Amino acid sequence: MTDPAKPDPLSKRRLKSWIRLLGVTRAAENHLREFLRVNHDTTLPRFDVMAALWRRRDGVTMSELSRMLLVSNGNATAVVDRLEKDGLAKRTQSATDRRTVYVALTEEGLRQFEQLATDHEGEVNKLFASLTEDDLDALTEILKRAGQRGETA
Amino acid sequence: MTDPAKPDPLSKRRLKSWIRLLGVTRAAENHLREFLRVNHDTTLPRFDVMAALWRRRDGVTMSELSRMLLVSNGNATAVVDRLEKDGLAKRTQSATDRRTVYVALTEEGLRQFEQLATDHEGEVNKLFASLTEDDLDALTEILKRAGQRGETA
DNA sequence: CGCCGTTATTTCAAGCTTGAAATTTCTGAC
DNA sequence: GTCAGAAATTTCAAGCTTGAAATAACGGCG
Repeated sequence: MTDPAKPDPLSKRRLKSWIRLLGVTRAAENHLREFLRVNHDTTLPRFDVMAALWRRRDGVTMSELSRMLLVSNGNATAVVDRLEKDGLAKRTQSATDRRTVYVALTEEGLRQFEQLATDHEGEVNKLFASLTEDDLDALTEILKRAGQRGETA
Repeated sequence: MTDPAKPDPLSKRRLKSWIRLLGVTRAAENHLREFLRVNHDTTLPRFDVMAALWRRRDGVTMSELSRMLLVSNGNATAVVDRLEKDGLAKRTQSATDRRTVYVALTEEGLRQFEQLATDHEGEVNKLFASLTEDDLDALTEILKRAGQRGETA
């Protein structure tokens, strides 16, 4: 435990860095949202879910999905509902545990995501074009450290 | 313009860094949301709006507010509506331009935010306790560069 | 003055998100 | 085997968020 009577001199700077981090992230998200809407008529949450389903093509449970995306169970349910209604994702009951459900992209979902992903990567690349290889190294290092303890309470 | 035929070798790494950035930000937001809910019975968007109103105590228009927070006008209207209903914020019509509205914290809003802010800063400080002064310098530098061009389309 | 394009805000529908409660199923202790 | 507790998912209400359309007011140009 740190001494509560001794205020951390870095506290204000950490706050400022956090605000800046939030600003950059929000700006990038807004840009990507607009990009997905205009060029692919889809949304960020749908893209995120599809990306997770793509990464785990062999099947994911709803719980794993929400853990991967850091969103609530109810949220995952809602987005998957909409994807399923549009024929892009499909639920399958587990054979061994009747509580769990596996979600996966359909053929069409797969096809659509693969087109999306390339464009999305290109846009991210443009967005962060000003970051050099050294920047990326340093950023990764710092973010790894930042994410280590604290958030994952 | 970069040659579209020559794929950027850093593209994949930028994407990975972006995903990590998003992960750290989301985790921190989730943690702070929980913190505000449990300890202060409020939400992140309300806190963000109150913080903006605090920073600009002399008055902000709705447009400035949404620009500061990087959210839509409709969003700002909705959150301010709720704060106003709870007596924490107040709208005032401009005397010179009947279209514009100034928003400000009420006495109670001010008081409440000042209590919130200290705790919030402490929590952020804990959350990013693993970042040293050098880390903060480097991070700020990189984020400044990243935010420079691209997002602010 | 009167019109036109712009600006500030609100309204609205649809989708997103949370957190808590409800439902169903599983598991382990007995 | 039974039952209490844990786990996976869904449901639901309330709040958040967007983007587009509506409303109202400004400002300049003729």
